[in-house]
Amino acid sequence: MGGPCQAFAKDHTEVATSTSDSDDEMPLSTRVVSVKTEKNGVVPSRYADDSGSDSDDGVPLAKLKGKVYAKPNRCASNSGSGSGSGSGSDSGSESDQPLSTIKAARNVKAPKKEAAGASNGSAAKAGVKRPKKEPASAPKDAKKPKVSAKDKGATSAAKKPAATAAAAKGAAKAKNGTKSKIVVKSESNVTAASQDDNGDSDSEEYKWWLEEKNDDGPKWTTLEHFGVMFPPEYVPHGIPLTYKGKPFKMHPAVEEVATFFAALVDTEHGNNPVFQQNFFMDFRALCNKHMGNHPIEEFKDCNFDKIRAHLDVQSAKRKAMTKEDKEAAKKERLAIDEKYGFCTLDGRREKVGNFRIEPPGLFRGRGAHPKTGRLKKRVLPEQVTINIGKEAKVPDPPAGHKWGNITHDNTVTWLAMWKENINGSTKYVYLAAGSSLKGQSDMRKYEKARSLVKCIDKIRSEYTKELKSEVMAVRQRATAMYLIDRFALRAGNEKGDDEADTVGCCSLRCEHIDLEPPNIVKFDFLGKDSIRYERTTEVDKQVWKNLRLFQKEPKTPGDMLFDRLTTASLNKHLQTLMPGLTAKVFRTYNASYVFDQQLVDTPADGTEAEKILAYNRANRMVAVLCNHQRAVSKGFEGQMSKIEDKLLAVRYQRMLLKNHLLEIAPTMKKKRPDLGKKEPGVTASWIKKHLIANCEIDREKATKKFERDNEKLKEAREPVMPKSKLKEILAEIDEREKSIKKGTYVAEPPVAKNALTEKILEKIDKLTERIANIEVNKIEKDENKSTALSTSKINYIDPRISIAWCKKHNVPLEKIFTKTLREKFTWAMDVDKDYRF
DNA sequence: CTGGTTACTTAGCACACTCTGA
DNA sequence: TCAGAGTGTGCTAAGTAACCAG
Repeated sequence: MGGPCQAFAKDHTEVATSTSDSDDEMPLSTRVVSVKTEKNGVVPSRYADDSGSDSDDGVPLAKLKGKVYAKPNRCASNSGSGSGSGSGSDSGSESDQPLSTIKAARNVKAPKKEAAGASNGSAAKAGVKRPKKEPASAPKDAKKPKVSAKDKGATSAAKKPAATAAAAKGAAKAKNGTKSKIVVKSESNVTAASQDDNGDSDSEEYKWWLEEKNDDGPKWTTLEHFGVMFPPEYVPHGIPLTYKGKPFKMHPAVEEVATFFAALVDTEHGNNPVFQQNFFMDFRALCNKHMGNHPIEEFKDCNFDKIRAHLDVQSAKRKAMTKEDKEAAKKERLAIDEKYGFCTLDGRREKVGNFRIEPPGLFRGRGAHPKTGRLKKRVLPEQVTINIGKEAKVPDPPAGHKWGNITHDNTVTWLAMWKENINGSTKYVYLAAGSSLKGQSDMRKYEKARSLVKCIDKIRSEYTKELKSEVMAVRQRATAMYLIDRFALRAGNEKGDDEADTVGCCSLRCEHIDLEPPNIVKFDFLGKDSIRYERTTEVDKQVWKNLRLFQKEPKTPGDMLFDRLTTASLNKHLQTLMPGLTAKVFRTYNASYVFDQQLVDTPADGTEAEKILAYNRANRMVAVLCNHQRAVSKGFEGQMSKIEDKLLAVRYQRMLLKNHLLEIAPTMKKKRPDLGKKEPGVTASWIKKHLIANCEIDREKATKKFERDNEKLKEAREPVMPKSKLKEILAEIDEREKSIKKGTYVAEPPVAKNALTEKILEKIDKLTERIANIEVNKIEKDENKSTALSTSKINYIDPRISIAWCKKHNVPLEKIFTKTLREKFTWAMDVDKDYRF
C-alpha cells in the first residue's frame, strides 16, 4: 500500500509539472515562477480603492450580481451526476508524477470507526474531559488574587500581565458592585431600539465591550445556575398499532416510539425508506426487549393510522384551548424560563440558551443521512455532566436520580453536557446569544475578520504566486485558498461513512466540478446540511489549469480533487499568514466586506422603504454568496402566478390606452415609439380568460354591493331595492360574457371618453411605473423564494455595519433587527455612524 | 502524523405568532 | 373578521477547528 513513508517522501519531491498541457496555448510555468498577476486579476482592484473598473474586479459577487449564477436547487439524492467528464484532452502526458499513489493514500475513506452510537458504553465516560490548557481550578502560575480568597476573581492573571490583570480587576469590581466606569448608563439614543425598556430598565447594563479585552484565560470566575430541565415523562395513550389488520397493544416504551413515527407518517421523513428502515430496526429491537414474543416482522404491515388520529385530536384540542388555559400554560412556561433561563456569571444575571434537555424522538438527519430515523433515546440525569462554580450550590437532580458528573471548569462556557446516542456527539447547554460570553466571542470573530482586511492583499498576491508552485501540495493549497476566498466555500473537513455525503472545499471530489475552456468552472456538490451548491463561473486562468491538473487521470470521479490537502494543513498555513486566520474567517470577511460595499449604494435621499430595499439587496447578495438557502414555500407557485396575472392585467390596461391614444392621435407614434410596442404576454387567449374572470368578479361584487346597499336602506328605514334590480345587473354581465366568448366584445379603454391626449399619456406613464414596480417585486420574490437572508444577518454580517447604516440613514433599527437580534448585538450599538468594516 | 475528542459556530426547518388585505 | 401570507423564535443537526494520545 505504498505506505505513509512513500507518500511523505512524495510530498517533498513531487513536482506539479503538468508539462504537456497538450494545447500549449497556456503552458504552466515550470521553473520560474512569475509574479505578475493574470489579467483575470484575482486580486487588486477590489480593496485598493474600488473606484476602479467595476468590470471584472475581484469582488466575489461580481458574477453573482448578474444573472449568471445558477438557480440554487435542493436535491435530496446525491447522484454525482455521472459526469466526471475526464475532460483532460487526451494525452494527459502528466509526466513522472504518478498521482495514483497519492490517491491511494488519501482517497481510501477511513474504515469507519464503529459507530460510536451503537454501543452506548460511551456514556460512562461522560464528563471525563481532557485537561485542557490549565483548568483554572489549579492555575500553575496564578498570582494569588489579593482580593481575598473567596473572591475568585483573577485566577490566572499572570499570563498576560497588563491587560489580564486589568480585566480581572474589572471583574472583581463588577462583582463587588463597585461598578466603576465599567458600567455606563445607557447613553444617548443609539436608535430607538437600543433601549427596549421591557422591565429591566433600572439595572444598569454591564458593558463588557468597553473593557480591555482578554481573549484567553478563564471564561468566568463564578458561575451559578439551576441545571437543566428534563422533558416530561411519557404518558401512554394505550392506542394500539394495527399490524396486519389486527390491533397490537404495546408496552409503553414501545408505544412511545410507535407514536414518534405516527407523527411523521406522510411527511418527507416518514416516506423516506432509509428513515423507515432505521426506525423499524430500533422499533423491533424495543419490541424484543419489552414484549417477549410479538408478531412484528415487517414495516410494511404496520399501520399507524389510529395513533395518528389520536395525535390529530390532541393537536386539535391544543388549538382549541380556551384563552384562560392558554394563558395559564404561558404563565407556567414563563415560570420555568424564569428559573432555568438565567444563571449568574461573575455576579451578573445572564440568560441561558438551551436549558431544556432534548426530548427523545426519531433522529431527523438531513439529506441522505444513513442514520436518519433511528431512535434518539431519552437522556437521564445520570448521563448529564453539570459544570458550575466551585462555591455554587449544585442544582438538585430530578427526584430519585443523580447527576452523571459535576465539574468546575472555567475554561469552558457550557453549563451542562451530555452524549447523544446516535452519533456519539456531545450536546452542550450554553448561555444565550445575547449573553456577554457569546457577545464577546462574536465581537472577536468580527474583529478577526476585520484584521484580515488589512492583510488580504498580501495573502492574495501570495497565493496567486503559489498557484504556479512546483510543489503539488502548495499548488493545491493555493488553489483551495482561491476558491475559499472567491466563492466563500467552507473548509470541508473529512467526514465519515456514517454521515451524509457532503463536502466543502478541501473535500471536493473530481466529480464535483466540470471545467469548460477557457476558464469556466461548474460547481455542483452538496454542502453543509446537504444544500446543493451549484454555480457556473469564471475563474482565474491559472486556477482553471490547476483544477484540470488535479482532476486529471489517473484520478476518476470519486477521487479527491485536493488529494494533498487537508483542512488542518490549510489552516496551519493560514496561521502563518495572519495569527488566528482559518478558512472560515474568509467567509466572515467576505460577507461583511461585500455587505459594507453594497450599502454604499443606498439612496441617501430615498424613502425609508427604498433604503430598506437597498439594505435587503445587499443582504441578499451576501446570502447568495454564502449559498444560504431555504425551502421554497408551499404556496409559492400560486403566489407567483397571481403576481404574473396582476402584471398582465396592468399591461392589458396600458395596451387599451395605447390603442385608444393612437386611434385619436396617430401622429403620436412618431414622438413616442413605445406606444407602438406590443405588451408581452398579453395574448388574445389570455385577454379572453382575463375578461371572463372579470365577469365572475363583477358578479360577486355586484351581489355584495346590492346586499350592502339594501342593508343600509333598511337601517335608514327606506324602501329596499327589489331583487329584480340585481338580476338586471347580472344579466348585463351575462351578456358581456357571451359577447366575450363569441369574440364580439370590444373593451373600453380605462379613461374618460373625451380625455385629452396629455391626460391619456399621463395615465400610460403611471401604468408604466406600476408595471415596473410589479416587475421588481416579482423579481425580488423570485430571488427570495429560495434564499435565506437570516443566516448571514445572524452569523456573517458585522452588526456594526447595519447599526451604523441605520444611524446614517435615519432608519429605525427595529426595521432591520428583530428584538432577539438587537439583544444579541447590544455590544455593537454604540458604533459610530461612519463605521466601515 | 492520524484518529478521536471536545467545544463552539453555523444552519435550515417547524411551528407559533403577527400582520394584512379582501 | 378571518384566512393566508409573512415573521420570529426555538430546536437541534451539522459544520469548523483546536487539542491530545498513541
